[in-house]
Amino acid sequence: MVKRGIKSGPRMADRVYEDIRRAIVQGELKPGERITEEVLADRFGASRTPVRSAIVRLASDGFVDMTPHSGTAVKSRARHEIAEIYDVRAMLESFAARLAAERHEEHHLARLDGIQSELEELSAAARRGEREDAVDALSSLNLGFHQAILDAAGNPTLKDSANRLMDIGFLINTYASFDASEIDRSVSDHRKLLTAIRSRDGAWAEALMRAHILGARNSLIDHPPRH
Amino acid sequence: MVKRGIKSGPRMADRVYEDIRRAIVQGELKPGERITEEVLADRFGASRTPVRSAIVRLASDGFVDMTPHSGTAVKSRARHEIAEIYDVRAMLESFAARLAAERHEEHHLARLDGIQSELEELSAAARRGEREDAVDALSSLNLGFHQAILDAAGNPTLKDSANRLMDIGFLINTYASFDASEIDRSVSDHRKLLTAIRSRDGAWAEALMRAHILGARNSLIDHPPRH
DNA sequence: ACTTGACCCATTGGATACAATGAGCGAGAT
DNA sequence: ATCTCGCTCATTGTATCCAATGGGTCAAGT
Repeated sequence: MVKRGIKSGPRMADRVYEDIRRAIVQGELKPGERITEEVLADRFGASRTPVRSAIVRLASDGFVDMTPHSGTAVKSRARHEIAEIYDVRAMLESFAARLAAERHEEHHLARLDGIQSELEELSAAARRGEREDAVDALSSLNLGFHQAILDAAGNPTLKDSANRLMDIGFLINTYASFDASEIDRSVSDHRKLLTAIRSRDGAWAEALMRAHILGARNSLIDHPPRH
Repeated sequence: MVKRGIKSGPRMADRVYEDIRRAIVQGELKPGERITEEVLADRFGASRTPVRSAIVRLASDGFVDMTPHSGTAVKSRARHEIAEIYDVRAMLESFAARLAAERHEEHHLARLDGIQSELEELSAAARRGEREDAVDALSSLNLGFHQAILDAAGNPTLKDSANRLMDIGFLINTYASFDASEIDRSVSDHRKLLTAIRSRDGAWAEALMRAHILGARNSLIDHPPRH
């Protein structure tokens, strides 16, 4: 082989994993699309070995389906599967919200406040002018908010389980939150949630988070993204 | 290469994955123990390639820690991490119990009944004579019972998330349920749970399952297994 | 025309050779 | 004696070669 990609610092397999993952999440690789190891290897300037390693991990994470000698395809999910994922997320994250309310430290709150104010500003800006750039940023801030709550809950296993599901549903989320009213609802949900957590009201936080996620779930079912 | 293991049917990587997994779960490979690819390759009569593939999956599943150029080690978990895992399991499976109660079909109930009667017989037998053989069987039946409830809940994502955690905690479970009073408690919990599910009382089933798992969690914390 | 079977090829699965890296060890200096 | 620097070596990371498999195609028979 001639040359590896750009830099040789991190492991090639990791870079390939991240890249494929991102490609899937961003919709560059569509559900059902077949991916062959050789093509990916060429695309990333690597050999098949690290690509293989990456694919194995992606399969374990539920992003692709690997069938023995036939090939690998981006996993496609039926509507009801998406709904199921949201149901489980609702359980996990509402639990996290309760724990966060009950156990959070001051710095967790500070981080949540920071993210929330960015979220407020950005959504206000998005409602007016440059919405195009804002969607990605909002999506990422939204993710950050949920992460922060999971951190505040102080249960790494819980965070891990929830993240697995969040990652899988991320693509959907991105498109769904394109809707302006959805953005407003989400930001306002977060605001209430933050209040509940700040006042250490576990039950309230739990209920709000459940409603927040199930709300997203239902609006997603009513207005499915293009597929 | 000389010869591959015994049979050539399933993929070598899969067999290696299962074998290592089993070795870890059964305590043959102890937490913290380092495993090198070459040693495993020799042990299974395979080359490093499938072993590597298996290890990547095991790492993704949380059974081992893979550090870049330093090696792979069986993941060791602190006591509080085990407790965290049980907390999350309690959430997921109590949710599953509720869904199972509300939505189960007849055949789910039949399966549960079947497992439960086996469980009753075996625990009675264990209380008397041949306990040695019974422990593994009880453990496996117990697993089957929880699986059956997850199936009855009808949410594959939920089943998946719960399974991930159950697998990780399986080793602990095996040793913990060695205690006779634990076995009795567990069987009696199951009996009540089954009643709740049969009567389609979701809230009751949820509460029972939560108590069941948190009970196991607490007795595990009080009587930690050898490590 | 439809079914069936054999063959070919694309693609993955596994083995081995080679490169890179991080850890441990020992020699030398202070 | 201790600390540091560099070297060696065990082990992983990557590349490439060969084997195996399964699907698709094309042709022949009914």
